[in-house]
Amino acid sequence: MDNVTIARLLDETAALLEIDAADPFRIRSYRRAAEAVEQQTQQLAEIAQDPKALLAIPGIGKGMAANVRDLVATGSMPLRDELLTKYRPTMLDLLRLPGMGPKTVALLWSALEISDIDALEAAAKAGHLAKLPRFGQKLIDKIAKGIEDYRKNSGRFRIDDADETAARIAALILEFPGIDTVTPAGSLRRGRETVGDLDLLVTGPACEPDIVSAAVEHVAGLPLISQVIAKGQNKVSFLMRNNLQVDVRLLPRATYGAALQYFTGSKMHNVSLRQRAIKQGFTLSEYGLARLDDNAIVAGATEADVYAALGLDYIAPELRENCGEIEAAATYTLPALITRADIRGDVHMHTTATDGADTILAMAEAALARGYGYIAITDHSKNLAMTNGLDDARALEHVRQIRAVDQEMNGRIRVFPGIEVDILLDGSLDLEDSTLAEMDVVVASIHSHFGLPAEQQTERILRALGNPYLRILGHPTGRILLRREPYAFDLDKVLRKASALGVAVEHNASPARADLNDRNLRLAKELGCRISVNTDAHSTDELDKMRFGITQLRRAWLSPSDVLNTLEADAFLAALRPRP
DNA sequence: GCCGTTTTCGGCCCGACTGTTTTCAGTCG
Repeated sequence: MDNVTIARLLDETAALLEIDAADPFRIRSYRRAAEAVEQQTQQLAEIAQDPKALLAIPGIGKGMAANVRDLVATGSMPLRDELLTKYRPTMLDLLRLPGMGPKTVALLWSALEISDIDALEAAAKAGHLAKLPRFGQKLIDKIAKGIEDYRKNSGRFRIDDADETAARIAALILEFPGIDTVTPAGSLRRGRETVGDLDLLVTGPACEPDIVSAAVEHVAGLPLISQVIAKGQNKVSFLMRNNLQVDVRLLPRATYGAALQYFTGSKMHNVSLRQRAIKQGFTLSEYGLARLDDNAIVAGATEADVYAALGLDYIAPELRENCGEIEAAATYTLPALITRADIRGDVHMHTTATDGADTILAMAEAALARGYGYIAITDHSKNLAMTNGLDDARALEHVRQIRAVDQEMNGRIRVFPGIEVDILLDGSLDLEDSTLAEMDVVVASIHSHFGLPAEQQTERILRALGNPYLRILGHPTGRILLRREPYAFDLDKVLRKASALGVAVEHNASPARADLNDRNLRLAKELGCRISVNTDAHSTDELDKMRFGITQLRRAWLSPSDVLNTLEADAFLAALRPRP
């Protein structure tokens, strides 16, 4: 049983406990344990026998360690089995409907034996719901709408899509006079790969409490709104036509920092922070950090003020997942995180020679404009026929053209010849060694042969890693965004061998193609892998996706020294060569 | 169920909005 499954079962148990009206703190401990398990780089199934190893994980104590051992050994655990005799796992679907909480789900079950969405819909249509206490027509309508939306779109939104939507909404909000700042908060600001909804914080002179209502009306009347869900004194929640929910809060400047801190989350980070505040004699809310004895606000204008007043270094939003960042900030041991400015080159991109939209020269100019010192052009090889992949002859001609552009740039930016090769079933690369020898950067892609059994897939990749010309392994970590099924291969084995051979692993910066999550990136670092972050750009615009890749590296606590392409051109090329 | 520079027991974060209510429970973030 892998960590993701263990985490899911613990989380499911938490939800069932909630429906069972159990002690809220006990429920929280299950949720906290689930999150901790999901973040572990080590597979719990492998260390479950070692009692100390499990207890070393924050949030896992004696009871939870026993639960984990049971899950690994039997696939379930006593408490979960007991709850499943009283309730159904499909109730978790009900909890995802807006306005549906544990109390309502419990009521539906005890009164009408409703345990899934189909039954709920049928009961609503048959008029059974109206007989229940607290069920007015409005609530019943809300449930019907919720079911409809759930069926239409129950997924999360990719960070780049959410980012673009946020920018569009922000521009419209900023048209209102007296509004000067719109900041995305929530999981978008923390850089999660996907976001469930959008949190936008707004401030400016028009957001002072006595006059804010006019600005609230402006937001509630934005043209791209499909439906307003809630509207309060300083808050508007609405749905976009694509069903993305947006929460906008309009807040006075004096407490904007506290609000930003609060609404950036994560929830567990905030809980820990507020516990710390109480221990130090403060109470922390979205309105500021206040002294417990006289309610005087001591910090709130900026986030840095709030953290400083609690004796903490400033914590970057990407780190706020309650994974040790507060402890590190308290001891001044947070890492110096990598920034966009640290990246000196992007060495994975395509041109019109295969499936790219722009020429070699256009890509070089665009990279130069973004401040890079070097790029590598890595078009596809022949096995990816649908991309017009290059055979040996065309690949060699392409190298000549790339070198010509390199000359033309006259040292303003270096342009390295490269190729993105395909790995064949027997683990060989699909071009001749003599062709590969002409390339400075050889990226091997592992994204084909989806259907191969995991063991064979792993074997195929491990063999490819032995190719002396291979420089970078692309798509290395076994997870594709928004795809239910992960690639089937042994990630740990692949990373271990890549590390031993000195083959770099690539973190694909483009959210559309990205496959490394922060847990996997941490594992790569722990195993001593060299890591390269590249956009896999298919047009000049896509070079800007680099910032999303950087965000993911920051979430994994990576510093500039952990990443290869923070090096300047010559040093980068030298470092790319496999270890002797 | 977890956790401990006030601890092995007794704590465990905070406020707003909604809908159905005559003072509040439930949900949400």
